Amino acid sequence: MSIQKRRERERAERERLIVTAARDLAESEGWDAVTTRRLAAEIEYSQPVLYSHFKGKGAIMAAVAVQGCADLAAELRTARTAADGTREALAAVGRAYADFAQRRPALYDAMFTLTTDLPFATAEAPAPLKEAFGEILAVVEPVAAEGEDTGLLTETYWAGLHGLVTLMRSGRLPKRAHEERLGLLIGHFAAGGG
Amino acid sequence: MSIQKRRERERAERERLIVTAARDLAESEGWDAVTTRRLAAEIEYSQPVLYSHFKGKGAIMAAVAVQGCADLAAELRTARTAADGTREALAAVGRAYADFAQRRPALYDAMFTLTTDLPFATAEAPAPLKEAFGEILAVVEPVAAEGEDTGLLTETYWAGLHGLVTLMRSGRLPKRAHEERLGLLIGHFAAGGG
DNA sequence: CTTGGATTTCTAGCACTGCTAGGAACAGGA
DNA sequence: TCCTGTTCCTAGCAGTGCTAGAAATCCAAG
Repeated sequence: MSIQKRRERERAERERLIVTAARDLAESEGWDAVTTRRLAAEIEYSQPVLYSHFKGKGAIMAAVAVQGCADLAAELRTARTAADGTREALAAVGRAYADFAQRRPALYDAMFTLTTDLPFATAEAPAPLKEAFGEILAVVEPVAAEGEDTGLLTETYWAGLHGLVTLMRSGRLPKRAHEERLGLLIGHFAAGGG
Repeated sequence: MSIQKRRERERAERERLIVTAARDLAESEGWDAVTTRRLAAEIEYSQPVLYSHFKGKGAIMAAVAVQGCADLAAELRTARTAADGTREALAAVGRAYADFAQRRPALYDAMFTLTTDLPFATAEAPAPLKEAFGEILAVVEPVAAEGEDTGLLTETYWAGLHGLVTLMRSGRLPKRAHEERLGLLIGHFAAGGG
């Protein structure tokens, strides 16, 4: 059944096309511009085709988010391995994270701000997501104080980074002192808490 | 012209009614349920009346957010003044903040997550907003290390709290270890960063 | 080469959103 | 009682996510 295979291949290809189009459109014009009609026009098919691939718009965004996690994980890994010293690694990953959020805001939103039905803090979380978290964990672990739960500490550090970038991007924190705030966060986590 | 005054009074009353209805509806059914039609029905007027008071739905949400800031400021103040010791105050305010976010998620979203045209980090920010920030500042200042910018440190602490509550509420962080994470954040900020 | 049946894809439409133009109802002053 | 200016509502626009049912397409059998 070679025909069947070709069809499946074409379907998979089209599915990738949808996700890519959604990502590109979101990154260039924001998620508000990503409507099902617009997306359909972009891939040169009609709207209902989208629903034969995904349950709905949310599912498409989730697919974009998973892709984004893979990108983020790669960037964090690069930053981590390039740094020498535990404290430097913590700082490098933190800065890389914030940099990613600023450079690709739409992608970041899909991953971490917009509501999604993606399983996050469970075992069935997508692999790229776990990888990204693992990268942060890898730099937090060495700076953890005696008796601290490294997983929880990583989550807390992540939350700090997330708070900084989201509040800044929404205009709730002034952009100018971003570096200083980032430095403060990193400093306070590198120092260890009593 | 007493008639004029009565009319202004009635208008102001109706405006309060709109904001209250929006807040109540959002808190009981979420912001998605707050549509202009629903809101109009709630106050027993037609849709266009809303637009004679506010520029649009966003402006109504902004009004709700300002009210929310006042509420938050009051709760933070209570927590701060009830605590004795600098470190206890820092912890109490942090917990009160997180508690507020969990107890009144819709209000919190209007204030700190949904996009708004409210001026935040500028001089013309609404007074309740500055008050709420001031409450956090008041507990961060005493624990700041030598040479640390207390304003920036407050912003960073706030970001940490914000990150924790938003990631948890969106299901990205498991709910169960919330207290521990909060404790870690507080601990790392109370300790001072090197 | 033609036909039949299954699959894929599209057209058209639903119920909803925020928002607004233009006419109706109402008020107070003469 | 009429007139004028304000207030308010009805009706509608352009857009959203999503879907039912018709149309077009494709492959295999005759």
